[in-house]
Amino acid sequence: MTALEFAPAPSHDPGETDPVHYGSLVPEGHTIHRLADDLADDLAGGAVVASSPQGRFTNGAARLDGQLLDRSEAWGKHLFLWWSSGELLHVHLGLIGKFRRVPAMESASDTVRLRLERDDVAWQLTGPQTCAVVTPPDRETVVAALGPDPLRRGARRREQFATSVRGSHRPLGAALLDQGIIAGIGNVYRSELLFLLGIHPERRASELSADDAGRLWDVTVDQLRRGKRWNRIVTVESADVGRRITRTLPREDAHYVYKRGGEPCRRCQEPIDHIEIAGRSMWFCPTCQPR
DNA sequence: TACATATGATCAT
DNA sequence: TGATCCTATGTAA
Repeated sequence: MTALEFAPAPSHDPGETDPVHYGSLVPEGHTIHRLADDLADDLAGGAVVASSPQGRFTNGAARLDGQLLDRSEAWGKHLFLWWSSGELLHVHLGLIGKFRRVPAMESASDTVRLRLERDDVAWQLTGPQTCAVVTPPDRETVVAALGPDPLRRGARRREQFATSVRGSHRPLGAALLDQGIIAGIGNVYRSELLFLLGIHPERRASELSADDAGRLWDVTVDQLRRGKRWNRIVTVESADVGRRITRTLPREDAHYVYKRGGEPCRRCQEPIDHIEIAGRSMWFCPTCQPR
Protein backbone atom coordinates (compact mmCIF):
# COMPACT_ATOMS: atom_id res chain seq x y z
CA MET A 1 0.00 0.00 0.00
CA THR A 2 1.42 3.36 -1.01
CA ALA A 3 1.00 6.68 0.73
CA LEU A 4 -1.72 7.55 -1.73
CA GLU A 5 -3.74 4.55 -0.74
CA PHE A 6 -3.63 4.97 3.01
CA ALA A 7 -7.18 4.46 4.21
CA PRO A 8 -9.37 7.36 5.39
CA ALA A 9 -10.42 7.85 8.97
CA PRO A 10 -13.32 5.49 9.63
CA SER A 11 -15.46 8.05 11.43
CA HIS A 12 -16.14 9.82 8.14
CA ASP A 13 -16.22 6.75 6.02
CA PRO A 14 -19.32 4.85 7.05
CA GLY A 15 -19.89 2.97 3.81
CA GLU A 16 -17.70 1.08 1.44
CA THR A 17 -14.18 2.28 1.09
CA ASP A 18 -12.31 3.21 -2.04
CA PRO A 19 -8.92 4.07 -0.58
CA VAL A 20 -7.33 4.75 -3.96
CA HIS A 21 -9.26 7.97 -4.20
CA TYR A 22 -8.27 9.20 -0.80
CA GLY A 23 -5.85 12.10 -1.06
CA SER A 24 -5.51 11.59 -4.76
CA LEU A 25 -8.12 14.10 -5.77
CA VAL A 26 -7.60 17.57 -7.08
CA PRO A 27 -9.67 19.65 -4.75
CA GLU A 28 -12.97 21.40 -4.95
CA GLY A 29 -14.77 22.58 -1.82
CA HIS A 30 -15.96 19.15 -0.72
CA THR A 31 -12.34 17.94 -0.52
CA ILE A 32 -11.31 20.76 1.78
CA HIS A 33 -14.25 20.25 4.13
CA ARG A 34 -13.49 16.57 4.34
CA LEU A 35 -9.85 17.36 4.93
CA ALA A 36 -10.72 19.77 7.76
CA ASP A 37 -12.63 17.02 9.56
CA ASP A 38 -10.02 14.34 9.00
CA LEU A 39 -7.15 16.57 10.12
CA ALA A 40 -8.98 17.42 13.34
CA ASP A 41 -9.72 13.75 13.99
CA ASP A 42 -6.09 12.79 13.67
CA LEU A 43 -4.25 15.79 15.05
CA ALA A 44 -6.40 17.38 17.77
CA GLY A 45 -5.81 16.48 21.40
CA GLY A 46 -2.04 16.38 21.67
CA ALA A 47 1.11 18.19 20.70
CA VAL A 48 1.76 18.14 16.96
CA VAL A 49 5.22 17.74 15.50
CA ALA A 50 5.60 20.10 12.54
CA SER A 51 8.39 20.18 10.01
CA SER A 52 9.15 21.26 6.46
CA PRO A 53 11.12 18.46 4.77
CA GLN A 54 11.25 20.56 1.62
CA GLY A 55 12.73 23.48 3.54
CA ARG A 56 10.47 26.12 2.00
CA PHE A 57 8.32 26.44 5.12
CA THR A 58 10.92 25.95 7.83
CA ASN A 59 10.05 29.09 9.78
CA GLY A 60 6.31 28.48 9.63
CA ALA A 61 6.69 24.86 10.68
CA ALA A 62 8.87 25.93 13.62
CA ARG A 63 6.08 28.20 14.83
CA LEU A 64 3.56 25.35 14.73
CA ASP A 65 5.85 22.70 16.16
CA GLY A 66 4.67 21.48 19.59
CA GLN A 67 1.35 23.35 19.40
CA LEU A 68 -2.07 21.80 19.96
CA LEU A 69 -4.59 21.89 17.15
CA ASP A 70 -7.69 23.62 18.52
CA ARG A 71 -9.89 23.32 15.47
CA SER A 72 -9.90 22.93 11.79
CA GLU A 73 -12.11 24.76 9.36
CA ALA A 74 -12.87 24.92 5.64
CA TRP A 75 -14.15 28.03 3.91
CA GLY A 76 -14.73 27.30 0.24
CA LYS A 77 -11.42 25.96 -1.01
CA HIS A 78 -9.49 27.54 1.87
CA LEU A 79 -8.38 25.54 4.89
CA PHE A 80 -7.66 27.12 8.28
CA LEU A 81 -6.12 25.29 11.21
CA TRP A 82 -6.41 27.07 14.56
CA TRP A 83 -3.50 26.45 16.96
CA SER A 84 -3.19 26.83 20.71
CA SER A 85 -0.79 29.75 20.15
CA GLY A 86 -3.67 31.72 18.62
CA GLU A 87 -2.07 31.60 15.19
CA LEU A 88 -3.62 29.98 12.15
CA LEU A 89 -2.29 27.89 9.33
CA HIS A 90 -3.82 28.95 6.03
CA VAL A 91 -3.67 26.38 3.22
CA HIS A 92 -5.00 26.58 -0.32
CA LEU A 93 -4.25 23.52 -2.42
CA GLY A 94 -4.69 25.23 -5.78
CA LEU A 95 -4.54 23.04 -8.86
CA ILE A 96 -2.02 20.44 -7.82
CA GLY A 97 -1.73 20.67 -4.05
CA LYS A 98 -2.29 17.54 -1.95
CA PHE A 99 -2.61 16.91 1.77
CA ARG A 100 -2.00 13.21 2.28
CA ARG A 101 -2.40 11.02 5.31
CA VAL A 102 0.46 8.58 5.74
CA PRO A 103 1.71 6.32 8.52
CA ALA A 104 4.16 8.25 10.72
CA MET A 105 6.69 5.53 10.01
CA GLU A 106 6.85 6.70 6.43
CA SER A 107 9.54 9.29 5.76
CA ALA A 108 8.79 12.39 3.71
CA SER A 109 10.08 13.12 0.22
CA ASP A 110 11.78 16.44 -0.42
CA THR A 111 8.65 17.85 -2.05
CA VAL A 112 6.75 17.86 1.24
CA ARG A 113 6.26 21.51 2.18
CA LEU A 114 4.74 20.76 5.56
CA ARG A 115 4.44 17.62 7.64
CA LEU A 116 2.19 17.46 10.70
CA GLU A 117 2.64 14.42 12.89
CA ARG A 118 0.95 13.07 15.98
CA ASP A 119 1.19 9.55 17.36
CA ASP A 120 1.34 7.11 14.46
CA VAL A 121 -0.14 9.39 11.80
CA ALA A 122 1.37 12.13 9.65
CA TRP A 123 -0.20 14.55 7.18
CA GLN A 124 2.01 15.70 4.34
CA LEU A 125 1.33 18.79 2.26
CA THR A 126 2.78 19.06 -1.25
CA GLY A 127 2.40 21.63 -4.01
CA PRO A 128 0.08 24.07 -2.21
CA GLN A 129 -0.80 27.38 -3.73
CA THR A 130 -0.84 28.88 -0.26
CA CYS A 131 0.76 27.67 2.97
CA ALA A 132 1.22 30.38 5.56
CA VAL A 133 0.97 31.12 9.27
CA VAL A 134 -1.56 33.93 9.63
CA THR A 135 -3.63 35.81 12.21
CA PRO A 136 -7.41 35.87 12.71
CA PRO A 137 -7.68 39.24 10.91
CA ASP A 138 -5.85 37.74 7.93
CA ARG A 139 -8.44 35.00 7.86
CA GLU A 140 -11.19 37.60 8.00
CA THR A 141 -9.78 39.26 4.90
CA VAL A 142 -9.80 35.98 2.99
CA VAL A 143 -13.28 35.03 4.12
CA ALA A 144 -14.69 38.48 3.36
CA ALA A 145 -13.88 37.99 -0.32
CA LEU A 146 -15.81 34.71 -0.50
CA GLY A 147 -19.43 34.11 -1.36
CA PRO A 148 -21.56 31.68 0.64
CA ASP A 149 -20.16 28.19 1.09
CA PRO A 150 -22.76 25.46 0.48
CA LEU A 151 -21.11 23.26 3.11
CA ARG A 152 -21.25 25.83 5.89
CA ARG A 153 -24.21 26.55 8.13
CA GLY A 154 -25.78 29.97 8.16
CA ALA A 155 -29.09 31.65 7.66
CA ARG A 156 -29.92 33.28 4.37
CA ARG A 157 -27.05 31.71 2.42
CA ARG A 158 -29.46 30.45 -0.17
CA GLU A 159 -30.96 33.89 -0.63
CA GLN A 160 -27.55 35.51 -0.54
CA PHE A 161 -26.40 33.27 -3.36
CA ALA A 162 -29.55 33.85 -5.40
CA THR A 163 -29.22 37.61 -5.15
CA SER A 164 -25.52 37.58 -5.87
CA VAL A 165 -25.58 35.25 -8.86
CA ARG A 166 -28.55 37.02 -10.42
CA GLY A 167 -26.62 40.26 -10.14
CA SER A 168 -23.95 38.93 -12.49
CA HIS A 169 -24.18 39.51 -16.22
CA ARG A 170 -21.62 36.86 -17.04
CA PRO A 171 -22.44 33.41 -18.37
CA LEU A 172 -23.56 31.10 -15.61
CA GLY A 173 -20.59 28.85 -16.36
CA ALA A 174 -18.28 31.71 -15.40
CA ALA A 175 -20.32 32.91 -12.42
CA LEU A 176 -20.16 29.48 -10.79
CA LEU A 177 -16.37 29.56 -10.79
CA ASP A 178 -16.35 32.99 -9.15
CA GLN A 179 -15.50 32.29 -5.52
CA GLY A 180 -16.96 35.64 -4.57
CA ILE A 181 -20.38 34.46 -5.73
CA ILE A 182 -20.25 30.95 -4.34
CA ALA A 183 -17.27 29.42 -2.55
CA GLY A 184 -16.09 25.92 -3.28
CA ILE A 185 -17.26 25.19 -6.84
CA GLY A 186 -14.60 24.06 -9.29
CA ASN A 187 -14.42 22.96 -12.88
CA VAL A 188 -16.04 19.56 -12.42
CA TYR A 189 -18.98 20.73 -10.36
CA ARG A 190 -19.74 23.72 -12.57
CA SER A 191 -20.39 21.47 -15.57
CA GLU A 192 -22.18 18.79 -13.59
CA LEU A 193 -24.45 21.17 -11.68
CA LEU A 194 -25.66 22.90 -14.81
CA PHE A 195 -26.43 19.55 -16.38
CA LEU A 196 -28.42 18.52 -13.30
CA LEU A 197 -30.40 21.76 -13.55
CA GLY A 198 -30.83 21.51 -17.32
CA ILE A 199 -29.31 24.95 -17.83
CA HIS A 200 -27.04 25.90 -20.74
CA PRO A 201 -23.66 27.13 -19.44
CA GLU A 202 -23.75 30.25 -21.60
CA ARG A 203 -27.02 31.48 -20.21
CA ARG A 204 -26.50 34.74 -18.41
CA ALA A 205 -26.61 34.46 -14.64
CA SER A 206 -28.83 37.54 -14.56
CA GLU A 207 -31.46 35.69 -16.61
CA LEU A 208 -31.91 33.08 -13.92
CA SER A 209 -35.25 33.23 -12.10
CA ALA A 210 -35.14 33.50 -8.32
CA ASP A 211 -36.64 30.02 -8.15
CA ASP A 212 -34.01 28.54 -10.46
CA ALA A 213 -31.24 30.21 -8.49
CA GLY A 214 -32.65 28.71 -5.32
CA ARG A 215 -32.85 25.31 -6.95
CA LEU A 216 -29.27 25.63 -8.15
CA TRP A 217 -28.19 26.32 -4.57
CA ASP A 218 -30.13 23.33 -3.23
CA VAL A 219 -28.66 20.95 -5.79
CA THR A 220 -25.19 22.30 -5.06
CA VAL A 221 -25.57 21.75 -1.32
CA ASP A 222 -26.77 18.25 -1.98
CA GLN A 223 -23.95 17.40 -4.36
CA LEU A 224 -21.16 18.86 -2.23
CA ARG A 225 -22.42 16.99 0.83
CA ARG A 226 -22.34 13.81 -1.16
CA GLY A 227 -18.86 14.68 -2.43
CA LYS A 228 -17.63 15.25 1.09
CA ARG A 229 -19.16 12.04 2.38
CA TRP A 230 -17.63 9.96 -0.38
CA ASN A 231 -14.51 12.05 -0.70
CA ARG A 232 -14.95 12.15 -4.46
CA ILE A 233 -17.26 13.68 -7.01
CA VAL A 234 -20.07 11.36 -8.07
CA THR A 235 -23.01 13.20 -9.59
CA VAL A 236 -24.76 10.41 -11.47
CA GLU A 237 -27.84 8.55 -10.29
CA SER A 238 -28.12 4.78 -10.54
CA ALA A 239 -30.88 4.91 -13.14
CA ASP A 240 -28.68 6.90 -15.52
CA VAL A 241 -25.69 4.55 -15.46
CA GLY A 242 -27.59 1.28 -15.27
CA ARG A 243 -25.92 0.09 -12.12
CA ARG A 244 -26.01 0.70 -8.41
CA ILE A 245 -23.90 3.65 -7.36
CA THR A 246 -21.18 2.61 -4.95
CA ARG A 247 -18.01 4.14 -3.74
CA THR A 248 -16.07 2.04 -6.21
CA LEU A 249 -17.85 3.41 -9.27
CA PRO A 250 -15.20 3.85 -11.98
CA ARG A 251 -14.26 7.43 -12.58
CA GLU A 252 -15.48 7.39 -16.18
CA ASP A 253 -18.99 6.53 -14.95
CA ALA A 254 -19.14 9.07 -12.14
CA HIS A 255 -20.11 12.16 -14.18
CA TYR A 256 -22.82 13.17 -16.61
CA VAL A 257 -20.83 15.54 -18.80
CA TYR A 258 -17.40 16.42 -17.38
CA LYS A 259 -14.76 15.34 -19.89
CA ARG A 260 -17.33 13.35 -21.87
CA GLY A 261 -17.16 15.37 -25.10
CA GLY A 262 -18.58 13.40 -28.05
CA GLU A 263 -19.91 10.61 -25.85
CA PRO A 264 -23.67 10.01 -25.66
CA CYS A 265 -25.64 11.85 -22.99
CA ARG A 266 -26.62 9.42 -20.24
CA ARG A 267 -30.20 10.69 -20.46
CA CYS A 268 -30.93 11.45 -24.12
CA GLN A 269 -28.02 9.81 -26.01
CA GLU A 270 -27.17 13.00 -27.90
CA PRO A 271 -23.42 13.69 -28.07
CA ILE A 272 -22.04 15.78 -25.21
CA ASP A 273 -20.74 19.15 -26.39
CA HIS A 274 -17.67 21.10 -25.32
CA ILE A 275 -17.19 24.82 -24.83
CA GLU A 276 -14.60 27.14 -23.31
CA ILE A 277 -15.87 29.54 -20.65
CA ALA A 278 -13.72 31.69 -18.38
CA GLY A 279 -10.66 30.21 -20.05
CA ARG A 280 -11.44 26.65 -19.11
CA SER A 281 -13.26 23.70 -20.61
CA MET A 282 -16.88 22.94 -19.91
CA TRP A 283 -19.09 20.15 -21.15
CA PHE A 284 -22.86 20.09 -21.56
CA CYS A 285 -25.69 18.30 -23.31
CA PRO A 286 -27.15 20.54 -26.05
CA THR A 287 -30.50 18.78 -25.75
CA CYS A 288 -30.90 18.50 -21.98
CA GLN A 289 -29.49 22.01 -21.52
CA PRO A 290 -31.12 24.14 -24.22
CA ARG A 291 -29.82 27.61 -24.74
C1' DT B 1 13.71 11.50 -21.14
C1' DA B 2 10.46 14.60 -22.45
C1' DC B 3 6.16 16.39 -22.76
C1' DA B 4 1.23 17.15 -21.90
C1' DT B 5 -2.09 17.48 -18.55
C1' DA B 6 -4.75 18.58 -14.20
C1' DT B 7 -10.87 19.45 -10.32
C1' DG B 8 -6.86 26.90 -9.16
C1' DA B 9 -5.89 31.49 -8.83
C1' DT B 10 -3.03 35.55 -9.52
C1' DC B 11 -0.61 38.89 -11.90
C1' DA B 12 1.01 41.19 -16.10
C1' DT B 13 -0.14 42.94 -20.57
C1' DT C 1 -5.94 36.56 -22.80
C1' DG C 2 -1.44 34.69 -21.55
C1' DA C 3 2.26 33.56 -18.47
C1' DT C 4 3.22 31.76 -14.22
C1' DC C 5 3.55 28.94 -9.91
C1' DC C 6 3.59 24.28 -7.70
C1' DT C 7 3.67 18.41 -8.20
C1' DA C 8 2.56 13.94 -9.98
C1' DT C 9 1.04 11.03 -13.51
C1' DG C 10 0.41 9.03 -17.93
C1' DT C 11 1.84 8.78 -22.62
C1' DA C 12 5.07 9.55 -26.35
C1' DA C 13 9.61 9.40 -28.14
